[in-house]
Amino acid sequence: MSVATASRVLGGGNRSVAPENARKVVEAATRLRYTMDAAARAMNRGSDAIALVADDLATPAVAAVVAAMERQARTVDAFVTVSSTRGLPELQAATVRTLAGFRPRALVLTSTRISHESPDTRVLDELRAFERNGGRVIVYGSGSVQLPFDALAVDDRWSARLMGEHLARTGHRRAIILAGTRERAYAAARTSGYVEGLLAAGADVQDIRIVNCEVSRQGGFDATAQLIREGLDGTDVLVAINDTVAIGVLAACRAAGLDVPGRVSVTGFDDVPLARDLTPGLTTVALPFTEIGVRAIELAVRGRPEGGGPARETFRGSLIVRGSTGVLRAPG
Amino acid sequence: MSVATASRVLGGGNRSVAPENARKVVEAATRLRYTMDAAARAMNRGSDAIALVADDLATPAVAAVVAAMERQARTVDAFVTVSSTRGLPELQAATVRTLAGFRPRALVLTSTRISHESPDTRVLDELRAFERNGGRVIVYGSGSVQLPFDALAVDDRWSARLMGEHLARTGHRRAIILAGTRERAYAAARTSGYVEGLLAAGADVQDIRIVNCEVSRQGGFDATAQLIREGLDGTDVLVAINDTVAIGVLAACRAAGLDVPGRVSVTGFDDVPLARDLTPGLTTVALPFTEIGVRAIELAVRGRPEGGGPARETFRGSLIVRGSTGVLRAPG
DNA sequence: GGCACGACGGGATACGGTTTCCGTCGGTGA
DNA sequence: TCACCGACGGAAACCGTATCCCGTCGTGCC
Repeated sequence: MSVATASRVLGGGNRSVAPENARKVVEAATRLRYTMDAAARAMNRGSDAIALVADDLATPAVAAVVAAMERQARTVDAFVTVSSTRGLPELQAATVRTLAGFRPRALVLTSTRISHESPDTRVLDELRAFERNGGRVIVYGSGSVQLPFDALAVDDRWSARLMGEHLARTGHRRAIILAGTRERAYAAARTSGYVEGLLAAGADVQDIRIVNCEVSRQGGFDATAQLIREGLDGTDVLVAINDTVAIGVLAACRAAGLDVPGRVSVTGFDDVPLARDLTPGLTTVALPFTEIGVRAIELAVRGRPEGGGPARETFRGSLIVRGSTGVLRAPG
Repeated sequence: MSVATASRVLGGGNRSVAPENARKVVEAATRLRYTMDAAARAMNRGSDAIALVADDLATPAVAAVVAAMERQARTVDAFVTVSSTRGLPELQAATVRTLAGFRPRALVLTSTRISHESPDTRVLDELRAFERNGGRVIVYGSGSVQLPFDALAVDDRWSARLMGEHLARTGHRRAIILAGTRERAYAAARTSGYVEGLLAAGADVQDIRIVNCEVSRQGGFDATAQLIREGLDGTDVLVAINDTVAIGVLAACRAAGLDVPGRVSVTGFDDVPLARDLTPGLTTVALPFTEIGVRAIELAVRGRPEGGGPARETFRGSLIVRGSTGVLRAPG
């Protein structure tokens, strides 16, 4: 048999091969435990890989999406590899560039540090270059809507508004929002969502205070400890930018002997797996990670759409009420 | 400039190039935004990738190791990609085979489902084939010592023994071990470690009971709920095979109104990030994940050792005592 | 029965690098 | 001054696969 024939039957081309020869090739391949060289294959027609670039694999939001992507990818003969970059723009750009060299079918980027406001365009340049060479690019995350790629956006503002409204409706009036830092793309969106919701359901803008903190358990802990030292006076609720921060808030309250939700309510965002196992259970907002992961693969696999701009899909969260928030006043 | 010259300066060979020419090449490369094609490069000399195959990226033990690997890999001009296989032998074998096609520098495998006892050799065959073609293979995990590859083993038995001894020394006599399922490589090792430790510090073998359960929060919850229904009578401590199960145990105790540690102590294994934030904080065993990740990369990068068998390194855990275990009797 | 067409096999080539081999050039010591 | 040596540049081969193109063979139609 010739190389060409073998390539046709193994590589799955459109050209037809005589059934007998095909059988012979397959048999020989299994006999020699032969596998196609993915590297060489990728050189001509691109590989079946879908590469995901994230900030940190340990964050639940990423892990959940990755799991869904893996599962979905199996159904379309693709496979997923993941790289993390700690959110550093330089590493992101380098990683995208390196991965692009392997000619994957698609590149999926998710980062909390990228938005239309961030002036760093290195990553975006790399992504554009990859797309120009025929690759598909999908971005997922809060700031992704403004980017010139297929985007899976989370409507953080809308989702946070749910929380704000719920809090105000259950009688919370004086809120402190632990808003994280500016570099997180979702920070501003969630914060304004919280505020909007609180106002819409009866709170007064003067009773809302916004405090920045590092986005980590320690950041939440430190900020809360500081607030407690300064005196929380009438504060009804500590609204954290995400669950990780909220966990720090809860720890600080516990350390200070502050009853939650008796003395103050606490809320998070993301619904990490362990949120229900905290004491009290954390009131939070759940995001449809599985759906997002599945959709990411679907977008990655389908060819580039003919006309029009990039695809844009928005996902919304849902409120999960647990024990960390009380009812201060009957809902009106 | 010739292609060869450019390759030498960009590819970083051992051949020397005139400094002036090197500068010219680099300058031209940046000017044209040129990047080497990783796929083509991998065809001849292998790529700089280090591929990690794990069961599930969301498990803290994996996430922590990956993070350390990523960081370490930067220091040696390698980069890490991760794939997950849900622990299914078929997927593992297919994934290893696919990844091997990209000719990575090394393949790191970690799985709770592989040990010398598991009769499934498909993955091992693939790994052997990869090694025969010049690749490096590193396995990490409980059952890895018996495998014919460089191994980073965790001494689960020794580490669990720490816990058993601590429990017996603090007066716990009647223990129920929630031992997970047989297919987990670490299950047997941890269980016997627990038992050994308890016995060594004064417990009686008749007072130790071993119960199997699914290795998940729900598995721990269900098993504990069942035990509580049957009556815990004199049980001093519920010893879980890992933190995830322990979290389920705690939840079941809470649901049944059983005070921890007043009525019964609870322990875990792994020291997941949120273990300290549970109420009460979870007494558990911490593993040196960072160290393991760093070492994995070091092994992956170094050439195959000359003589002798594969490298074998063992890591041991340390006891972390928190509020979920009480002192029933002054340590004697 | 002859011809046109379709199906299929095989050689050649492209892909984008690395590596080997050889030739040249400059410097140095006898 | 010449022979020798080391350093470096350039041409060419090669890696494994997909694809183009052409030749051949079989088949169906007129």
